[in-house]
Amino acid sequence: MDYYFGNPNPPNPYYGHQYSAVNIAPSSDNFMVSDYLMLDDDDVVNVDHHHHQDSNWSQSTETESSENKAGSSDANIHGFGDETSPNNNNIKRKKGIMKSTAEVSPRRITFRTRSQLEIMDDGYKWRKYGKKAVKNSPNPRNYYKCSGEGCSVKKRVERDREDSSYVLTTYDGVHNHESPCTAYYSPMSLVGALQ
DNA sequence: CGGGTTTGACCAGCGC
DNA sequence: GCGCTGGTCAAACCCG
Repeated sequence: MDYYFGNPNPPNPYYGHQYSAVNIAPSSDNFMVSDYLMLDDDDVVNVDHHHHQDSNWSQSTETESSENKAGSSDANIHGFGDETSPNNNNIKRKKGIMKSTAEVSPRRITFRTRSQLEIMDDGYKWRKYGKKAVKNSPNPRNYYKCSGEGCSVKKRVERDREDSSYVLTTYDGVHNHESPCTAYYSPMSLVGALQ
């Protein structure tokens, strides 16, 4: 991992701008930049509006999402009926399950990434809180929460049941803070560094 | 000692 | 109602 400048994994599009380094990162045998984007909400539009600087990301998003329609039916995420939003004040907290009474528009995006590594640094700090065996899949699913203060973004990481060389990473929610990497890789910080 | 990980238990939803 | 499954909790554990 240390031969990468920045992150080798597909970026969280909500913060895609700091990941421009990804697109110039050398490819390697153990990683191939995002192959699929799978989603079950209309998040692509929101994503693009969220950040204007991730043109590189937007391009790949379009091709991948169209490809996704043909290939993701089985690999698609399921069991994500419950939804949460970090900004939703009407969340009912039940034991183990977050419920919302309001119509929310959570940001949920799944990447299908070819990688030998399951743990991929996307610039955020994640704390693992669970691991479950998934039915019809030999590979367990890992659950992570963002360690950011007050940030309830979650992600799920599991290997593609059909092709274990792919990793499915599902981001769930929107970060309420910047990536710790932003300070190093954002254009503004570069400007500052050059002065 | 603080923060992250592991892992068994618990809970809700769903189908039968 | 019951069993299965997915998602989360939290105590115990690990590690720097």
